[in-house]
Amino acid sequence: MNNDGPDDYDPSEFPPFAVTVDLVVLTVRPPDMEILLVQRTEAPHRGRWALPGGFVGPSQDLLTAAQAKLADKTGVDVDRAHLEQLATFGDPKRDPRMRIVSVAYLAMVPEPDELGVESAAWHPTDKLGDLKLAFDHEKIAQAGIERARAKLEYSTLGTSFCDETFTIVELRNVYEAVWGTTLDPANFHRKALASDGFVEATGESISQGRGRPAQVYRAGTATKLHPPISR
Amino acid sequence: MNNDGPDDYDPSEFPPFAVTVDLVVLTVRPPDMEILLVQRTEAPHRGRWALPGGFVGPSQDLLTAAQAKLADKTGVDVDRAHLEQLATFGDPKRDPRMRIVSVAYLAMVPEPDELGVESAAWHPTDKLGDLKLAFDHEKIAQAGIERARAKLEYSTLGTSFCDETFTIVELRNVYEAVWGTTLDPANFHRKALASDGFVEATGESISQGRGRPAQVYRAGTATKLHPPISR
DNA sequence: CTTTTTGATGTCACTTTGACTATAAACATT
DNA sequence: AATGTTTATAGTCAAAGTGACATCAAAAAG
Repeated sequence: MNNDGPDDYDPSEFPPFAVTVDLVVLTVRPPDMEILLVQRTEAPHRGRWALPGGFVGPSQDLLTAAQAKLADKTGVDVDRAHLEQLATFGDPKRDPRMRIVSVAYLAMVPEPDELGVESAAWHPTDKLGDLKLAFDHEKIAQAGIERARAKLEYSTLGTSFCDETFTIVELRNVYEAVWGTTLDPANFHRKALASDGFVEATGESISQGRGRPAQVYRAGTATKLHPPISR
Repeated sequence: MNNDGPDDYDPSEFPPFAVTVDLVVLTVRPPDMEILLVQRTEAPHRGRWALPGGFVGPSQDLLTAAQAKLADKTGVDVDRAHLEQLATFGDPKRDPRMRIVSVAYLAMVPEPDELGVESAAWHPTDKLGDLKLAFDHEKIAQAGIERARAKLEYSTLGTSFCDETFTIVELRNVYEAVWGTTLDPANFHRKALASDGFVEATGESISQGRGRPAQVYRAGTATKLHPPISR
């Protein structure tokens, strides 16, 4: 029998769940990929680093809740940042206090000038294991990191780590930081320009100190990479 | 401030959420891809077709809940079927009775001999629009279908629609049904065998009526396709 | 025993890839 | 100012992959 909800509103009829959103906010500071963490001020896991997050309001949409948290913790413009649902974690034992189901979101943002909150800080993702994150947050973070890595291959989302305009070298630095590899500069250049709608020339060029100045691009309109850029 | 849960157990302190799992169960009956639906016996949306699903128990893991529902509705062996989390749907208005957050799972199964439940039936996915599914289930179903289509390109999951052993032609029928396209038999054959660990010869061959008998394969150990099979 | 049907292999021009070389355009050093 | 150094971008080429199509193989049907 299909039963998608109780037929009345008696709260005793359904198990007491709480629903939260947790955010995996990633940015790139070459040569590192970094994740936004906040230090817990209360028990349990007081003092430990954790993903930013919080309760979903009684009449609040999940995405809206995630957007609010993102705007809250980073100064990032929510319209420009990429924010997508990642996965939902609901192990009955994941929070010692009560049954909490957490809907995790993945955000990919350019490095903001400053953070909105005292207790928040960026941490290199390759040091995550040392931090002993609160709850099951390391598992969530790893899922986000894996998703980001996979998405760079087949989608144009690499550009969401960049500012509004960027050079091909900056874009390559994103790929190298996220994948933890080095890529052939010439071949990457060729592929980035060949993938239709990936980047769009502005006509400007910028000199970053020594060497030939680089052409400046902005994100194109495509969302998928044809052909993909392989690791 | 990070607050991943209330510090005591007073139910009035957090909003009353219910959590359900809903299943997008897909199979292939060439030339169609089909989805498992159940007919609602109660209000709201009484009589309408809906995704199989139900409440998550107070101390039940999400995946366990999904597996239980899958075993319940189809006779499919849960260990052999592919079951993965799809996405979570939490629009405050998605259920008229109360706030219900639904964690959707995607299952890809071989066509079972018979279904475990009276009210359940397979429906071709290309007719979904006509059915006017209950709640937001059409949106969930479409998300599952899209996920399945994308996964065939880069993963070996096409084989989870097949029985334990299958021919290359049967595997191609899966691709054609899911993508709604036709593929060059010769080129598909070449690619399926070339993708390392995709299929594994059994040494057997089987004659399906007229024509040359086909070699029989089983699923290989790889999970990702290198190179991918493009639409 | 020839025809038809379907599975499997082969061919070939074209494209994409990875490794590498060459050129362009800036700054740094004499 | 001439030369070297550095970094961005363009070009080269062999190897691998792709799509369209032809050919061969092994069964049933007539």
